[in-house]
Amino acid sequence: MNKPDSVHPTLCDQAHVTRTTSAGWMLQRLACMNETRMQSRLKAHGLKMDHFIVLMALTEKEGASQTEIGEGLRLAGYTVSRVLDALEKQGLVKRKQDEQSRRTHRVFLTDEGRGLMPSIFGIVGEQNKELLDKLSLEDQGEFLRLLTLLTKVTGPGTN
Amino acid sequence: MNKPDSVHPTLCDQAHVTRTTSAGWMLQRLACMNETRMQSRLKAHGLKMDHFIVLMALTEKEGASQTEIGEGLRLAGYTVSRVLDALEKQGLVKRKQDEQSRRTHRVFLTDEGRGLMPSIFGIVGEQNKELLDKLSLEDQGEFLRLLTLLTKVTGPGTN
DNA sequence: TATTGTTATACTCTATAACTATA
DNA sequence: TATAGTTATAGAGTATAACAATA
Repeated sequence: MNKPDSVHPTLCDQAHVTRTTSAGWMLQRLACMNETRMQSRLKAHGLKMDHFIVLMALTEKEGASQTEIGEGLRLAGYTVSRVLDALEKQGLVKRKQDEQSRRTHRVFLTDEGRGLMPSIFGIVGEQNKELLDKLSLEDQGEFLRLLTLLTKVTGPGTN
Repeated sequence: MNKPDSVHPTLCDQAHVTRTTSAGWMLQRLACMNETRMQSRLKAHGLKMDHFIVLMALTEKEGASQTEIGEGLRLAGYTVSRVLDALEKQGLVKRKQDEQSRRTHRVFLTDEGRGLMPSIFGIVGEQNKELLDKLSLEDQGEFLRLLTLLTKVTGPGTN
């Protein structure tokens, strides 16, 4: 009422352009769909996202302490505790006392956990294939290259 | 113990390769960092992510019904209800009865809500700038192009 | 009977911090 | 006193479905 009509369309256009050309917006959309899809894949193995990433971390670095796991994955200590409780109950990992210090636990995959990993890798492969499906092979490589650049230099801790 | 040592390194290597070359893994990492950053930007305006995307949707399509908002943003009906409660309490939007049907509400920005949008656009701009900062200008365009391809064809509903 | 929107409820996640046992 | 890990608890977010009012 107290503004000329011409003001409104501009705001609307700005919103449209912002949504349709914003890297962040598209990134979140894509990641959200990707996560939902991955969750349903993991569900078939009785795993949640947190379980999956902890298993991956342990496969890469067996005998990691809980603190190390948390730091690498940016998970809170209490989250690591609970995820390991669940994984231990499923017989996929086991905690052992560190030989040096009796307050740190070193975590290992069980044989069963190790036996599970190949199918987990399979899932990741399917997931990535599906994610990149819409792109030409060349563009797929390009997307990977850019993602690598964008995620590499990130934190102060090189990692 | 009951497996030869040579088996283990292979699994470990596979995990490492999987993590460092997986588009999905990097995508989730990047999106998570991006979301955290955006949340803290929005916090300065007393907004949460849901509030922000609903405001964007309304700016683009004032007078949308709650169902339409929910469909466009993939938010559950009860979420839309509650977000609108909050935004209405902040004086940023208002619900009006539809003229045709007395059970659908049409939602509009208030003048105050409209006044807020320019700074919201500003935030989005900063956010995207920061997100793409590590890439050359050319690569930034390339990343946008690929994201557009990846998010466009998605669902059965064209949208 | 189906739709729009609201509300109650339960469940999961996350965050804070208190706590135990070490060092 | 600081660290590793656990646990209790509160708060936020999400999901289910019951509900009121329309159509």
